[in-house]
Amino acid sequence: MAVTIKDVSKDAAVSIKTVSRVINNEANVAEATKKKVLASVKKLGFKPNKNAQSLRSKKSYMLALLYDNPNKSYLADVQSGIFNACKNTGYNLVIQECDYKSNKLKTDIIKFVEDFKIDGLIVTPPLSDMEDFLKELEDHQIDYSVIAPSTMNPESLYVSSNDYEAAYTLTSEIIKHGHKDIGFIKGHPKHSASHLRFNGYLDAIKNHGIKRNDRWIKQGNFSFKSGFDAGVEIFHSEKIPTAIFASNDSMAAGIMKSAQMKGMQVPQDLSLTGFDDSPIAHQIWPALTTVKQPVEKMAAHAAKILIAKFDGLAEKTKSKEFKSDLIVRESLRSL
Amino acid sequence: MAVTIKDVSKDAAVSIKTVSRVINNEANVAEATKKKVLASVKKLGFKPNKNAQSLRSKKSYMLALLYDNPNKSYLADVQSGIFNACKNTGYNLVIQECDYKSNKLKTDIIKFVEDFKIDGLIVTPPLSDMEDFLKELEDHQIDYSVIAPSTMNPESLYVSSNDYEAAYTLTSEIIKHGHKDIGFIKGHPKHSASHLRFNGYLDAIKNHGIKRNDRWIKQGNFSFKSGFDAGVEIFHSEKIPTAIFASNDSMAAGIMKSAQMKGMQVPQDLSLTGFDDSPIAHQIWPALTTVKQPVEKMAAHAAKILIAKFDGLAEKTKSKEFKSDLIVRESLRSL
DNA sequence: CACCCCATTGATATCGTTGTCAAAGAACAT
DNA sequence: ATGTTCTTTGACAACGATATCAATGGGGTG
Repeated sequence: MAVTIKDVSKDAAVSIKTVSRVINNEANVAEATKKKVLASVKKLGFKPNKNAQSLRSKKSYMLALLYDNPNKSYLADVQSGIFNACKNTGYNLVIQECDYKSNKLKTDIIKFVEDFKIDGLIVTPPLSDMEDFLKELEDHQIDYSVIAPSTMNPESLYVSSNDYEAAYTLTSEIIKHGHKDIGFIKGHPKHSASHLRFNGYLDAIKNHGIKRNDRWIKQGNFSFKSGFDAGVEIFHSEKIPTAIFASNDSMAAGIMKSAQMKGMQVPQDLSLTGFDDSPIAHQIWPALTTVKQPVEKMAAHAAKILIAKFDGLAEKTKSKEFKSDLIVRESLRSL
Repeated sequence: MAVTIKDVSKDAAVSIKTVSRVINNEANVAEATKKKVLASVKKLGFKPNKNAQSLRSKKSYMLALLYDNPNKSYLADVQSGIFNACKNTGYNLVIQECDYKSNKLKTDIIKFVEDFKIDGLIVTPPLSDMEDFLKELEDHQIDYSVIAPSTMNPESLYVSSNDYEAAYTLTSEIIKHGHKDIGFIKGHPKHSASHLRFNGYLDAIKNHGIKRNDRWIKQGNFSFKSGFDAGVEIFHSEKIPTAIFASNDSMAAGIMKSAQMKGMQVPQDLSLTGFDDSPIAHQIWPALTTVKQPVEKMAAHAAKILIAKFDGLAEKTKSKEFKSDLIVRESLRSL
C-alpha cells in the first residue's frame, strides 16, 4: 500500500485539503503549516497519485508529440529536446505518429486527445503547416505549440527558425566562393521550410546580380531518392552548374551519389551544400557544407511554453525565433 | 460534460456495474443485455474515462520505451513499431531517455514507473544487456519485455534476432567473393550484439580455414567516428585487408570515409560490409552490403507480448526470435 | 416438489486526489 | 467594543470508473 494524502494529513495533524494545498503550492498556507506538512511528506515518502490527480483535475500530465516526418534524425532530436524539457516537471511525453495525408487525421487526433485527456500537443512540420488542422485544434480548445520554420499567428504558441535568412546567408557564401551557376533542389512542397529556403536562395542570387536558371531548379521532397533523381536530371543537361544548393542534407547526399556515379568528384567538379546538419552531412566524403538549426533547443522550448501556460506562467516563457549556424565543410570549394 | 457510465446505465436501464462488465468484455453477461448496453454506448458516444479507470484499476494504460541509443534511425524504427502495435489497444507509448552509465539509472526508472504507474517497459540495447538492471525491475515486480539480440532467460519476455547466424552468413558471403584477408570492427562492448556478431565472424573464418589476424581486428563503439579511426589505423599497416566487416553501418561509413581520404576506392581497393541496413547504408556511394533486421516488426512484437500479458492472453503471443536478411550491394566485390 | 447451483444483475463502497464552501481566527478600521 | 475584511483551515462532496458481495431467478437433480 502506498502512502496517500490521508496518511500525510494524519501525520502532520492537518486536513487533507491542507496537504493538497501544500503539494500544489497554493497560496494562503501559513509558513509553519507548510513546513510541518513538507516534513511529513518527506518522512513518509509521499508521492501524489497521478491518476487520482488526473481524474479530479481533468489533466493528464501528458504532452503528445505529433509527427509525420520521414527524417529520423530530426525526430530523435525533437523528441530528445522535449523529453529533457519535461524532466522534473511531472509531465510525460507520449508520441503520436500521424499521416498528414489521411482524411481521418483531424478526427483521429481529436479522439486521441479527448480519450487520453492529453494536456497539450507539440506539432511538427508538415502538420504545423496545415492551417485547417491547427484551426480544428483551436475549435476544440486543444492547447498546442508548433515547431515551425515560418513565423506564425502571433496569438499561438510556437518556436520558429530563420530559414529564409539562413538560406540567404548560405547562398551568399556559395557566391562568395566564386560560383555563379548555382542549382537548387526544392524541398517537400507541404513544408513551409521549403518555400522559405527557396526564397532565401532566390533573393540572394538576385541581389548578387545572378539570373535564375530554371533548368537547374528541381522539385524534391526532402528524400534521398528525390535528390538522387534531381541530380541525374541535372547532370544530363549539356551545361551543368558549378554548385548545387539542396534544401536538406539527404537530398544533397542523393545528388552526391548521382554525381559520383557519373564519375564526377565533389567538390572538384561540383560544389554541394545541404541543410539541417543531419548525421549524414558529415558521414559522407566529402562532408557537406550545411546549416545547423538548434532543433533540440527549439523542441525543448516548444515544450516549455506549453508547460508554462499550464502552470499559469505564460508571461515568463514565450514564443521565440531561433537562429541557425552556417557550417562550412569540404563539399564547397572556391572556384 | 462528457458522457459517463452512469448515463449509459440509465439509458440502457441496467446498473453501472453491468455497463462496466460489457465494456470490459467480462464473462457472464446475457447476450441480450450486452446488445442493449452496446446500443446505448454507441447512441450516446460513450468513452470510458481513462483516468477513472486507471485510478480504480491501478493501471495507467501506458507503456514506456526505455532507450539509450545514439542510433537515431534504430530508435525511430523501434518507436514506430511499438506505436503501431499500441494503436487501437488503448495503450499509449511514453518515451524515456536513459543514461546507461548513470548510477541513478535504477532508482530513476523505478521512480518513474511507480510515479506514473507505467504498466510495462520495453527495454532496448544496451539497457537490455544489463542483467543487474533487469534484475532490479523484477525485484520491483515491474513488467518488461526486452528487444535483445541474444536469447534471454526463457522466463522473461523478449524478442531477439539471430545476430550470430547473420554475421556468420555475411562473413561466409565475403569469403565466397574470394576474400581471405578480412578485417573486423567490433561494436560497443556493452551491447551483446557486438559479441554475437564478432563470434559469428570468428567462427565463419575459422570454418573456412582462415586464420585470425588481430591487427585487422579493431574495437569500435558503433559510432561513425570509431569506424573512421579504426580505418585510419588499419590503413596505416603495411598490409591491409581486402575486405572489412564493420559491426554496423555507421562504422562502415566511417571506414569508407577514411579509405576515400587515403585515395582508396571502394570496392576496387577494399570491400566493405556493414550491419543494420540503416539509411546511411544506401545513401553513400557505393552502397553498403549489409544485414537487415526487421527492427520495426521486432519492436511491435515486443509491445504485443507485453499487452497480451496484461490482457491475460500470454499464451497467444510469446517471445520470439526474428531472422535477418542479407542485403548485397556494391560495396562488396569479387576478387 | 423441494432443493441446490450457477449465471446474471445491481447497490454500494472504493480508488486518492481536488473543488466547494463555510467556519474560525487574526488584523484592522470605526 | 464592534463590525468588517482577509487569511487560514477543514468537512465533505465529487471526479468516473471498478470491486465486492449479496440478491435474484431459471434450470437441473433426486
